[in-house]
Amino acid sequence: MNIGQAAQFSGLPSKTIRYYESIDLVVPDRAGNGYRDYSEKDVHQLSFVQRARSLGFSIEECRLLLSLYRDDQRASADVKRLALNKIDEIERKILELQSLKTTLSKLAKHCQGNNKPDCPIIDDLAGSTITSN
Amino acid sequence: MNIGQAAQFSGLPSKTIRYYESIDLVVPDRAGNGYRDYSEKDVHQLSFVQRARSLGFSIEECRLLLSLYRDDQRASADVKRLALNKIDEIERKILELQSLKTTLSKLAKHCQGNNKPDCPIIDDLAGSTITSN
DNA sequence: GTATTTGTTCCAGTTACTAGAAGGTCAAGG
DNA sequence: CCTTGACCTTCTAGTAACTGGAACAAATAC
Repeated sequence: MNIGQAAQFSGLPSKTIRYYESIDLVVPDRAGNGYRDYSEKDVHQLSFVQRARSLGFSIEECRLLLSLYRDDQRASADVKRLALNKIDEIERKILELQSLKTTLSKLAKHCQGNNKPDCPIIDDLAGSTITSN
Repeated sequence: MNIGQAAQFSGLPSKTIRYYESIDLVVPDRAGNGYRDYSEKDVHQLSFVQRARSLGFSIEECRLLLSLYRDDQRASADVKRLALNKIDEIERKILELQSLKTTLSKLAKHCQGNNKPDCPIIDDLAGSTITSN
């Protein structure tokens, strides 16, 4: 099938699918007219990547996952390790964001938000310290 | 002072400071020998940006915050609005990450992680559905 | 007087696409 | 047969926010 169909089935924009080919992630055959010709297998792999990306895996991780996907003999431990690492990574990001949020909320709470120039947020950014919470 | 000193005081790498100049964020004077010459005010602004970046503000937001910082007549409401928007943004990211984590944890829990090829994580990525939690 | 550090510029690479231009192909309608 | 429009092709460049490295100049240390 053509790239447009592959795009519909996989849920990825054609542009992205072409990009994935350019980095050798999923490479289709070519039809006689030069058009990309996606097999069902190709489309499955595109969907696979789409899902993995939406779960936060990087392209390089997707490449690895794809090779495991293609390998009937893979050990599930290999895949599980990737998943667990990703979970750790996500947890770290969450903690970081929560700490950002706490700090910003504290600053915003102290800011009157009126039309006067006095602003604790700017003061904090400028290096002053906030005394109470 | 030279860029190295400015880097120490602001906590930013020299490379980054040069980059900030290249995008007209903080532009120092030049000394006779062509070296960048940072004033205290410049260094304060660099520190300001460093802190704002670490709080998750984008460069363009930093540019705006800097202009508010430089403007003695700004209204604190302007700054507060930025901060509140950023808090919302952070909250959305946290929710998204938590949902990713939940999904991945669920998948990992179902994966034995042994040397057998049977792997629910791959199955899910490939489009199969998981039935229980 | 040389060696080392610190500074300069400029170019390229990173991540994962996305936009747009210029042009080829194909199916349908008149 | 021709045109129209949808779809396809390639290529270049832009995004965000730096980071690394090369090649060379200036300042400092011994």
